[in-house]
Amino acid sequence: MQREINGRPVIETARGPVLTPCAPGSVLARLGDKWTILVVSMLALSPDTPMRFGAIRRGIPDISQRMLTLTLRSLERDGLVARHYYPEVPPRVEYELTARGRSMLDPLAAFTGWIRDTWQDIEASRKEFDDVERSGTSAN
Amino acid sequence: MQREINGRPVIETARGPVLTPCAPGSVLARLGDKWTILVVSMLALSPDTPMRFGAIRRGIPDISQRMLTLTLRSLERDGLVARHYYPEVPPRVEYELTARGRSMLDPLAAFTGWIRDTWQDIEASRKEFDDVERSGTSAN
DNA sequence: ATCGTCGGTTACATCATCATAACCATTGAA
DNA sequence: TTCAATGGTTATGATGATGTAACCGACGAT
Repeated sequence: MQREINGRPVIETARGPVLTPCAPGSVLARLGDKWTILVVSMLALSPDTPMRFGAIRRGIPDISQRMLTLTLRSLERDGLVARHYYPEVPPRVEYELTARGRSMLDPLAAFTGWIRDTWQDIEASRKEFDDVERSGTSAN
Repeated sequence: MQREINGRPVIETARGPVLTPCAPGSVLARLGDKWTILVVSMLALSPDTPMRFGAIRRGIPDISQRMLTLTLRSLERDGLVARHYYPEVPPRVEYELTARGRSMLDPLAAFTGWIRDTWQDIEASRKEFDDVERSGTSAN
């Protein structure tokens, strides 16, 4: 039976364990970009009813139309978001989380919950680290 | 009482909910980069004993010395990894997860577990999406 | 005398991400 | 007739992330 960690098979060798660099990283990379979590969060606000493009846009201040389009397209590509186009005038486009997208919410919340709880400590560590770096550069 | 989702406060307005774009995204962005999860996974293999730079490096094929250094430095900056330097010759440097880093493992595993379970479906969706895009461009 | 080990740093090129802004088609309203 | 609303696309730059390669210093082994 093979050991596994974070979805990655571990190979035991004489010189130590070796991780198989495997695909799940590309999912984390997608969700780790600048806007994806915000967009998913907006859609998670109304898991049962679709949401119009403009409503999502208004819910995320500072996101540009282009980046929202790209982000939604990526999520759609991964099958996490469904797009419904109604060729009215003016056109109406609605988005909603798919079943797969909704299945992500709980595990995601487990992780973002940890981030929320730990965030202030991480911020403090960053500040301290940067301060030491700055003073250390001249003091060394 | 304020609604919250994925660690982000939600403001209710007449035109719909608005998400406060808040800092936790920067943690996800850090973990979502190309190497961080792999490095954390390596260190999680031996949560109790530190690991040498070279051992981590050998455990992650294809990571360059530079990127491993940068990734470990980032994790150290966030207080997730501790660095121990022994000025011997040749020098010895050991890394280990801090308590904070270890506290991340369970929530992270919840999420990467979902990725592992869903990965094949996501891959399939991507392929299908890209195929439709390619044929659709000419067929439209 | 030269090489290899270890854990880096530095310089440079390349590539992806993101921001900004202009443009598009359609229709109804001012 | 000009304008706004909707949901985009396209062009252009800037910034950031990553890859590649060379170099470092101390020492032990060859």
